[in-house]
Amino acid sequence: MSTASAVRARGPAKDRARKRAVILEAAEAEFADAGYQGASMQAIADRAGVPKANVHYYFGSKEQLYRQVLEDILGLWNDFLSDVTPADDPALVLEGFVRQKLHLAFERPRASRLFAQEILRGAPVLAPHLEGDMRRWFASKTRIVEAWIEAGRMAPVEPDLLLFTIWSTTQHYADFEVQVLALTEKPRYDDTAVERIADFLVDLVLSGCGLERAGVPFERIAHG
Amino acid sequence: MSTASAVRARGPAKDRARKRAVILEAAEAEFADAGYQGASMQAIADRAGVPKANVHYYFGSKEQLYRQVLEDILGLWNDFLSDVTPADDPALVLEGFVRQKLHLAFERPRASRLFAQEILRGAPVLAPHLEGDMRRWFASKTRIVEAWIEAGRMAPVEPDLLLFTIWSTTQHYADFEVQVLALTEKPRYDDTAVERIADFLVDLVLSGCGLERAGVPFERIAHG
DNA sequence: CGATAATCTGACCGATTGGACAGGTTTGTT
DNA sequence: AACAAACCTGTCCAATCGGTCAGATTATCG
Repeated sequence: MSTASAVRARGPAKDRARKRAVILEAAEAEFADAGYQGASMQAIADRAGVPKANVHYYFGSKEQLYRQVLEDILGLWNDFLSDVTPADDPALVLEGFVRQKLHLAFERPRASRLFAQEILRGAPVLAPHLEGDMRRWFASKTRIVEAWIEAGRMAPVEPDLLLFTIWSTTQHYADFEVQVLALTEKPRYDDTAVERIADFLVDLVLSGCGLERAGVPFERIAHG
Repeated sequence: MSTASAVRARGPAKDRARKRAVILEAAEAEFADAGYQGASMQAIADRAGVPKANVHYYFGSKEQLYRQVLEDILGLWNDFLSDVTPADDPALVLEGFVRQKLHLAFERPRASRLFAQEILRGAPVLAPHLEGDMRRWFASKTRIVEAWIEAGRMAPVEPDLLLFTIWSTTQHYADFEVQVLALTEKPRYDDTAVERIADFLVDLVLSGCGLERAGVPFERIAHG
C-alpha cells in the first residue's frame, strides 16, 4: 500500500497512515540534511516528536525507513512526460519539462538533495530502480526525441545528452543551492528566481535544438 | 633495514611528504565513496595501509584531514579561466572552459563527488571559501561576460546562469555517473564519451550565446 | 658513542550508534 | 465484561566511532 493512498483512508488506518507520514517527513529532512550515515534514528524521532522505539515499530530498520523515503521521492518524478507522443510539439514538450522539473527542484529541494546523495554514494539502494523503471522511462523518452529528429521537427542532437542536460541544470539549483546563493551574494532565492532561471534554461535548450519558443516550427528556422 | 623505504627515501622531508600523500589519497577515496560521516578513520587507514593511530599522527583529527583533502581539491579548479580578459574571443574561451571542466570531471571524478557532497551538506567547511575566493572568481568572470555582451560580441544572456549551466552540466557526468551509465546501459564510459559530451555541450552553450564554433564572430550571426 | 628529538603503534577509552525486547496501554470484537 | 490483537515505549546492549597515550622504535646530531 502506498503512503499517499493510505493517508486518504478513514478509521484506524487513517491514524496509522498519518503517524507514518509525520515520521517520513522527519526522515526525509534528516536524511537530506545529514546524509544516510550522518542521520541518526534518534534525530529523526526527535524531529517527528515520537520516541525512537516508535520509529522502529513503524519502519523496522533505518535502511527500510530510508528505502521508503526514497521510493516516495521517486513517485514525484513518475509523471514527467508521462503521456508524450511523437505527435506532440517538441518545443512545447521540452519547455514544459524544463519548467516542471525546475519547479519541483524549488518546491522540494530536500527530496532532490536526498536523491543526489543516494546517487553520489553509488546508488546502493536505488540501483535496481535505475536499471528498471528509470531505464525504461529514459529509453521511452529518447525514442520520442529520435522520432522528432527523424521527422525533421528539431535539430539532430543526441537525445540522451539532451535529457541529461535538462536533468542536471534543473537539479543544480536545489543540490548546489548553498553555492549558488553564495556566489550570487543572496541570502535566499527571491520569488522571481524560478521564472528567471526557467526562461534562461528554456531558451538555452530550445536554441540548442534549433527551436524557438511559442511553437515556431523547426522548418522555418532551418530553411529560413 | 627495509629496502623499500631505503631506496625510495631521498630525505626526511620527502619521506614524510610521500606518506602524507598516500594517506591523503586514501582519504579522498574514502570520503568520496562514503561521505564525511560514513567514512571511518579505520577505513582510511586500511586503504592507506597504515595503522589508524598513524593517520592521527599526521593529520590530527578527522575534520582536519577532511579539510586538507578539500583544499587540495579546490586547488584543481584554481586556474580555470585564470587569465581571460574581455579582449579574448568569447566562443574560444567558453569552449575551452567547457572542455577543461569536463575533462577534469572525467579525470578526477572522486574529487568532483567529494566537493558535491560537501555542498549538499550545506558547505559546513567550505562556506568561507564560497564567500571568499570562489565569490571573487565568480564575480570576475561574470564581469567579463557582461563586457562581451555590452560590446555586442555575444547574445545578452544572464552571465551567472550561463556559468551555472556549464558548471552543472559538466559536473553531472562525475557526480551522477552511476545514473548516467545505468540509463545509457553501459558498464563504463568508453573512450569517446568525453569528446561526444564535450562537443554536445559546446554546441549547446555557444548556440545559447548566439555564437558558433571555430571563432565565427557574433556579428556575422546577429546581422547576417 | 650517547642523547635528544621525531616517528610510530598497540591498547585502551568514553560516547554514540542501530536495534532488541519485555511489559504496559489502548483498541476492537464477541 | 472478557479476551485478543495491535500499539507504544523505557531500558538495555553489543558494536563501532573518533581520539588518546604510554612506550617502543628509529633518525639526527654534537
